[in-house]
Amino acid sequence: MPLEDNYVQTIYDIVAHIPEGRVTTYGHIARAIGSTRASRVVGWTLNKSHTQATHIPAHRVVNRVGILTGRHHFGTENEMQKRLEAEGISIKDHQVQNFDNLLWDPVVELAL
DNA sequence: AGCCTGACCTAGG
DNA sequence: TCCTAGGCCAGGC
Repeated sequence: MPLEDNYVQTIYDIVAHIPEGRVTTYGHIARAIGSTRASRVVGWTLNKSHTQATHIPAHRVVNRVGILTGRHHFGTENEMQKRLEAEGISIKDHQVQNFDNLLWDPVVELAL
């Protein structure tokens, strides 16, 4: 199923709703915008998120097993990890610990 | 004008 | 359960 025309804004909107100290995944966001297999596009969109006027907490988005695959896009190597740790999340070997309990599912939380 | 690639994931064999 | 193929969109070459 193809994405809506304004999917970029929708993605930013969802990411902006992730609470501090919680994380979600590219796949969950893709499902929330109605296209289960568009997770790759979600990553592409977040890559451009720094151009947005409003702050997008893209560091709260990790891959499906909790690994910080986007860490190379935050300026310095450990910037993403630092931001998450500042919110109380512990990370080991670039992977979020206690991932299952920290996962924030937009489909459930936003009742989509 | 294609072809390749990327912050990824699911479906089907 | 493991593995492959394919999907989804935009940009660079």
